[in-house]
Amino acid sequence: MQIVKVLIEYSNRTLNRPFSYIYKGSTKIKKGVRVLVEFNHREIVGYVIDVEESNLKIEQIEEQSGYQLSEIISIIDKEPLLDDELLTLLDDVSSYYLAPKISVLQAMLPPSLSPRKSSLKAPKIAYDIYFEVIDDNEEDLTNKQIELLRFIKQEGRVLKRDIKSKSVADKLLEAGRIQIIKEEKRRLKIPDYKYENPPKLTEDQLAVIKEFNESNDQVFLLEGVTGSGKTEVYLSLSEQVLKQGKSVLMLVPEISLTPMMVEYFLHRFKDNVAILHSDLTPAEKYDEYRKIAKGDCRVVVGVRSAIFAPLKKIGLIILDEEHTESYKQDTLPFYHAREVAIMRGKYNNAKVLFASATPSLESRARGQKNVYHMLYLTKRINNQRLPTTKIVNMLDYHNIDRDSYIFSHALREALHQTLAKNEQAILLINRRGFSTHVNCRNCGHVFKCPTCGIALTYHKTDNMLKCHHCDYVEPYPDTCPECGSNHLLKTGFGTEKIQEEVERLFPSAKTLRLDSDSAKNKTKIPETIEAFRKKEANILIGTQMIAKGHDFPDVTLVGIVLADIGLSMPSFRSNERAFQLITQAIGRSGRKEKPGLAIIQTYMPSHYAITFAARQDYELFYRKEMEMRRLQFYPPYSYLTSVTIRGRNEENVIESTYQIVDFLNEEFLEDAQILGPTTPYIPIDMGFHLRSILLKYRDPEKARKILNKMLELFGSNSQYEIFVNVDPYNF
DNA sequence: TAGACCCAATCC
DNA sequence: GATTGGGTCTAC
Repeated sequence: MQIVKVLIEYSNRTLNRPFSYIYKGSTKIKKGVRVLVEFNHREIVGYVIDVEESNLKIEQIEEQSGYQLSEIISIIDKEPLLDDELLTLLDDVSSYYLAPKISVLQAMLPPSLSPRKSSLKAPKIAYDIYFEVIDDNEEDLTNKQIELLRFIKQEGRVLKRDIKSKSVADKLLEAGRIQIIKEEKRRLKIPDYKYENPPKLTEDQLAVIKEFNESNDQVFLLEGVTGSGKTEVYLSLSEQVLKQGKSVLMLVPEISLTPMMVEYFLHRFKDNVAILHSDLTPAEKYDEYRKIAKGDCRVVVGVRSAIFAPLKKIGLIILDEEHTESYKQDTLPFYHAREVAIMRGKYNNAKVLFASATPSLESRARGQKNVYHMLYLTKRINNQRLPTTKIVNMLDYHNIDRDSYIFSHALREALHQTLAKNEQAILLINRRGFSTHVNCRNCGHVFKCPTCGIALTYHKTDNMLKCHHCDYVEPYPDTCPECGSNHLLKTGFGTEKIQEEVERLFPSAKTLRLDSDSAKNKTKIPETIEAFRKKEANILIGTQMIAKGHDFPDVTLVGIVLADIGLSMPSFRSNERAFQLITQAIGRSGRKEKPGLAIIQTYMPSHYAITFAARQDYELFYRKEMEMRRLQFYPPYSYLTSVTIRGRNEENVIESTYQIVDFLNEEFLEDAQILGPTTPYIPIDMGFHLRSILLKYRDPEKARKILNKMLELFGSNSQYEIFVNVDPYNF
């Protein structure tokens, strides 16, 4: 009899421990497979972490342990899901992020292999069925059979579904002339790209590659301005690594926005590339995953979760646009692909390359201290000029008039000229919807989301009020629900309002709008981008999704309608975010021979995030922002962890949070700043009340010990749940 | 996480 | 007296 220790599929803290089951069958259960078990009157999926042989009777075991054991219902997998490296990684990630192991497993594995009930309904392996000739003797065959036999022989192998006369094929099978071959199918269809000879590398690119190769350092940070040819460096380094018989892991931000990188890799490495991005279907993800695990592909291009791809012998891990926030998962297990990349790099003794035009402060600071090896690409590839930039102070009434309070004279004039020259413009407004706040003029009532407590945004397209955090919507009312007054005031503006304003001021211009509302279905994003590239419109209006990576040769004007939006957010990262966004947006203006112009409208014209972004001066911004972080003891000068308490009863949540704060204060003494309890920006989540605590500290080892102790002490309370987010983004 | 269980409120 | 709803408890 086997006693099996199982992690169950719920990632709740109180259940984050092994449960024991017995198995009387003759099969030997392996560690690392999934099993179906009954748990609290229900069938769920568990993950086996340990198996013991036992000669004791069930009654004896139950007496020893003090609970009744039930039997495993069935074994799901034949082989363990993870290899040794990924098992080590599982431990490292769950201990670094103080996350339940099962949550890490669920993040690591594709839906079809995930230890959760829904995986049983997820897609299975699909096969292609072929016919192949084993005996070409034509004796005793009918003419039709001979015809088919010769056809199959000529083709080598023929897909079963391509054969019309099924009965003829059956006869050939019977006669032992042909056989059936089953082959795993790849459901992701990849265009058949032609191999393109690599372009000649510039001196700068060669120098970077040389420095990378000659160094024995493990982690590198490449700071390369937009258009400096980072991609070619990635491709060239990847090629080297493949030649050494090793494999390459290439991470990119949300791929639907940057399909270019995938194409470059496909052009260069063709069938050797597997793709793991967020809008593959579960079936496609499963196929790509298996292809990688079997060693059929040695290059993986993918988003955040691809950092867990089952690649063997990794020689190089690259994170493009390493500052991008999508590398941080904002649900359990809250991991950051950058940290995981370093863990995998160490295990494989592989080099890790982070790259960005605007590196995260954390990474850049590690570069400063030579924890990462800094590399630079400072020149744009065709010596393209940077656009001219102009900051417009919207507080100065000379710059605006009553025609439009949104567009300054300068921006309107620039738009006029751009349209007159038949060139294109991009208008960035990092906020969707029409108006950001609606309130009652009579009684002051503010329309808020009942589940999140944040202000609702008015959307004119469908005349609805929407919550931008959850999916709550309600029709826009005529009267105030509090006092019945019909004086409702809409303030603040977003992309919809900008589009309306542009159409009012420039009736002849054709506009396109791109934000997550207009791009409800995913094909809409590339479609809109393509339409704009083909000049089906003169002006593209959108949120940050238009600022990144795209290359529009005819865009000569970028207007940032309100640069301050990000700056007023309550986060220590808001300056950094604003700087990155403005820098990227400006980079869209002017290509090749046409000089570009960028106009930045702001109420804070002397804010350094804006002035340095306007000058495209990352290094100066970095120095200034580092100074701010030092003064406020924020990363990279400290480490952060947030602890969020979530429960039904608000009183109880507050009380418990105070207890936890007291505990943390006692444990840390002077070694951490403990902020809180605070009410988060989004105070209620699906009927659960939230309070949070922010820890700022210097010693991550000590913090981990204390936080573990905290979870032991408070983590199994059924009144509330504790969420720990190590290195959080939104504080 | 989600069913079971318990108790109180509510209905006819 | 039966049914419904909310809160709490527990899991091998």
